[in-house]
Amino acid sequence: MRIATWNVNSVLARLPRLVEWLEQAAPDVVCLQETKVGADAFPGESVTPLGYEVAHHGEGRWNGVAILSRIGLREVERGLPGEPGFPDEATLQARTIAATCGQMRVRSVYVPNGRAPDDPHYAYKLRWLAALRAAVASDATGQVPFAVMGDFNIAPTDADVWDPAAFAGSTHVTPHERAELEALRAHGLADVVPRIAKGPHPYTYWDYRAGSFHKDMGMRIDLVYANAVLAAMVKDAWVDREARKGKGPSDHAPVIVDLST
DNA sequence: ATGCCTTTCCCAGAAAGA
Repeated sequence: MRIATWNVNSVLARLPRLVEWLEQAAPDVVCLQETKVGADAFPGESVTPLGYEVAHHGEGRWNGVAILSRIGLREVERGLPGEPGFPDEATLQARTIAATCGQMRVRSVYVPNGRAPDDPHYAYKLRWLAALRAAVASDATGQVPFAVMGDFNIAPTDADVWDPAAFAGSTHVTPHERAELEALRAHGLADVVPRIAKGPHPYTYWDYRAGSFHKDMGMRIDLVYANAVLAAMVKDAWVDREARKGKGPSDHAPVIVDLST
């Protein structure tokens, strides 16, 4: 069994690369983020020939999350109970979707960026993470294999950014954000850290500019958080850096996890 | 990097991303 997560930075712009990657990596379940298409505009006809069913939660220009599965897809849940909105409480953004695929429960998340620690978007990010934590609490301690995975927009430790000094005073590394991740782990979720393929750290994101990927100026912000049952099934985990190379890549690389059974 | 790319809106340049 192979599961994966990938922030594609527009499913339409990435469609040829996505199809090629699905054919080569052949994951059974994939969580996607930043589809950037409306609720009914996911190009499902491009992935159904590969055997995937699609559940999408989209809003149009920004955000958008999806789950692709070729082992069944049911009990789809969009959003979070008590989910905060932005810029006002009534404006909910498409940032999470959950589904049962085969014997496991999976949740795809695109955590708000935060923009800057003094920006209202940062407070929204923290409130959104609190709502996520409440939503996954029972799955985290349950006996059904469960993983919440996606773009968390938080680097768990200083080792997860290429230069901690460059992020002083920025989002993604603040104690409050990291405390939210720690709280998720305290609920019974384990950080499935990918093995290192190149350089000292398993980064998953590199800025498009300034040759960041070539210089391995990256961050590990795409995470797989697994409950105990699923964590015990993990055989291997790695970052598919090949998907970040070549023409027209996303700025994120997929994280792939192989499970026993 | 106070945005040096990229994508979306849609045809010009703003907004957003991390």
